[in-house]
Amino acid sequence: MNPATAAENPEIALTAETASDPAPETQDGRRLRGDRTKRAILAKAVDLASVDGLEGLSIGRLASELGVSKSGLFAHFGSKLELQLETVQTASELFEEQVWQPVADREPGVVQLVALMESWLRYFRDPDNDGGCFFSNAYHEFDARPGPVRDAIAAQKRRWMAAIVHHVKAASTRGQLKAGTDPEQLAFELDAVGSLANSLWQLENDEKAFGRAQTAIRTWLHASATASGRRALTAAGISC
Amino acid sequence: MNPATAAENPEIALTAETASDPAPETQDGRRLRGDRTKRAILAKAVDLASVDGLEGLSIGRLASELGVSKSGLFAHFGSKLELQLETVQTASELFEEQVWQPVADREPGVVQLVALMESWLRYFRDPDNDGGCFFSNAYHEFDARPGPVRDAIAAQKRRWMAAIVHHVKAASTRGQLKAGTDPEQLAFELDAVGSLANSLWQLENDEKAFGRAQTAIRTWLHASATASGRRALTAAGISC
DNA sequence: GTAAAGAACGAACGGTCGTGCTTTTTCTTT
DNA sequence: AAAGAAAAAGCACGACCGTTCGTTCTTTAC
Repeated sequence: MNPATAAENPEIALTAETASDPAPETQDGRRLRGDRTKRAILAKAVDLASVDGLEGLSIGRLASELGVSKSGLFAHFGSKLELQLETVQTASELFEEQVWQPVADREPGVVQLVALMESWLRYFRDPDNDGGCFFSNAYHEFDARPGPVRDAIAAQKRRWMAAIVHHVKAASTRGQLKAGTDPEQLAFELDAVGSLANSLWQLENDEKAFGRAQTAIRTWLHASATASGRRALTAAGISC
Repeated sequence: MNPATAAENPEIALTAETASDPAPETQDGRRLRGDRTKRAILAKAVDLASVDGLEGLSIGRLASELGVSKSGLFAHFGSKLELQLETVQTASELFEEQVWQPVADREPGVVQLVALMESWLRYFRDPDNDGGCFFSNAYHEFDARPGPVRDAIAAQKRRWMAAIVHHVKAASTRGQLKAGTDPEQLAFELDAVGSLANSLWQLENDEKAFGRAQTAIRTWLHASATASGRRALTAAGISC
């Protein structure tokens, strides 16, 4: 969806949909209408699932919230499993739009890494996402329930972690991080504080959690940065 | 339940039950039997809820897994809400038993802090807790659903965070941590890596996550420790 | 020895779940 | 204008949900 991002990080292309979309060239008004409602359904599904979970998401409630019939909605998916899988897919695309794209044009390396993490934090507190991060909920809901939904969610988590690792390595190859830095370890720690900030924000409306996460992210990166890395950070207005 | 722990950390006594238990001195065999089955019910409820969530926990399934009647089980609680609340309470007690008690006799300060975090990590991978940490699931399931269950769960999280902060401060007053150390910030970071380790373990059976969490915990504490703090750590066999 | 108390049970309630089948409405094609 | 395809609605189903009721059996109390 975003060429710059896709070129920089080919392994983390989150838009399987756009690639596999078979024939959007048809001018059929019926299918257009169907696609539009389906998109609306899935957007609402992400919303509801962020609050009640993917299992708590019920077809009847989803239909009545949208003012459509249960059977009409159901026909779009054929099964609840399929609805769940497409909801995960839709959430991925929204995630990419709201987290990835805003930082796609930042200077690659440590600056883009920090920007990505802070974009993530902003996504958490976006009032549109009232149920918090869709994936944070989904991870924990399905982490002990084997099946296609869990697989899809786990793949998403893997992509996210890989993206952070990729950015850490990009910073390293640019000579912005000290030699001893372990990319996977640093990515683990960055992901950890972000995830916890979301949790505390949802559970206690604790604004301070974002400050703590930001402090941790900036402190660690300044500590791991070389002189050139620190220069890039301060030049981008990212202080410690 | 554990006098040493209670004396050291009066504000984090997790056993409201034992204190509020009104009259266990009755030798009524009927109530004894009732208490025993109720305990068994709640233990199983924690198990099931760790996998399917507190909302996914259904009275019918719980009853059939235990080989008792749905109505007989239901009579112990009177409502599903009450069952959920008592399940949270039971999970708290199990958490204290499995995480707190094993480190209650460790040397207070930085050594006990590290021991607590690593006891927490062991609790995550305990095969008895096949669904992972009950609370990690519950936090995310209820973080967007106001109500008594969410309140009970949030209180538990607050106690846990307060406990970590308490130990950091205990280490500080013993001169084991550098002057600039922010207890709440450090507690935030420690909780973050532990929580993520549990997530990755559940989602991907990723053993390495525990290693990363342990590395982070030990590295940070060594980095924040004074000479005396480092001496205490190495004396306790906690290397970096 | 009889009455009260408590635990456990089976049956049933109204409601919602996911899921099929049939029909109606809407749009495109000829 | 007629025919046909796709979207949406209507209706009904079996299963399970939390919950209530009346009953049985065992244990304590008078």
